[in-house]
Amino acid sequence: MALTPVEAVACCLPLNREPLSQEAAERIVPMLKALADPVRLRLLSLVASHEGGEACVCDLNDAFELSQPTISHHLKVLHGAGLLEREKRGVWVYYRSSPSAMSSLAALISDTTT
Amino acid sequence: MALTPVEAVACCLPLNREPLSQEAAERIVPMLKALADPVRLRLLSLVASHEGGEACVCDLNDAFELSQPTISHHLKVLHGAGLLEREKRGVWVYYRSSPSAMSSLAALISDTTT
DNA sequence: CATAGCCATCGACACCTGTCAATATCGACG
DNA sequence: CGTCGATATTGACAGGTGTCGATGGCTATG
Repeated sequence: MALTPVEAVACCLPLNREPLSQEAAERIVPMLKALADPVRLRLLSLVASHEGGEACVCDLNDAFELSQPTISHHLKVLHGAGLLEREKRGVWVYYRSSPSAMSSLAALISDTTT
Repeated sequence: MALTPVEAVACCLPLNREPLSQEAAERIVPMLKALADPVRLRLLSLVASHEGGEACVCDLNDAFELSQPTISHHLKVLHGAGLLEREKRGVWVYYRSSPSAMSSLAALISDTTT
């Protein structure tokens, strides 16, 4: 136990290789839930496509017509799922995308029959 | 408009190439929402890993300790998201996985910086 | 036509989730 | 130390979602 979501995904075979166990599914789902919201998907894309793969919260707030607590909440969900890393520098907080998390997820979903 | 979820995903650049627009995000999210449930993730894995990439509903019902309407509901969600195709053969209904949908999603998520 | 079996739909309920306003925390700077 | 600005947390609320029992539609078979 105490596996991070990313670790839970990284050790799984692709979906079409063998039936996923209930335990594995429940460990993986938090990452997919984190992605399954339009605001969070855009936040992740904003950070991942930003210069250096990181972005300041202040910039992210300005990109949406949503309250600051709402953006903070979504960033927390993405961070909790292991999709974003967090670093505080002075007064500002920077979020950085996690390529390993993304590629693990992609490997889980990707087709392996070809 | 009237794009299927799969078409909406297939024409998108990877998340880390450029910020996702709100419209694109909202079109993609239904597929991710469909995946973001442990029962549906296992259902998809069961079908995708099954011989021939298809499985009968009767087999899927037996794999879970859930009511038949609940499984039917989850299959409908996966079908609506374009992740499963549906075919009725006589009394039985078969669901088949959609490799193109899966690989489109994987391409969206996968890292392209390496 | 009657029955039986497979699957879908409906209606109801408890629970989860996205959002906001208000407030707290924390670091920088006079 | 007091203030200000950047983020996070809390509490509350509306709407969404997973589950079930009951029921309906369809198809094969007597």
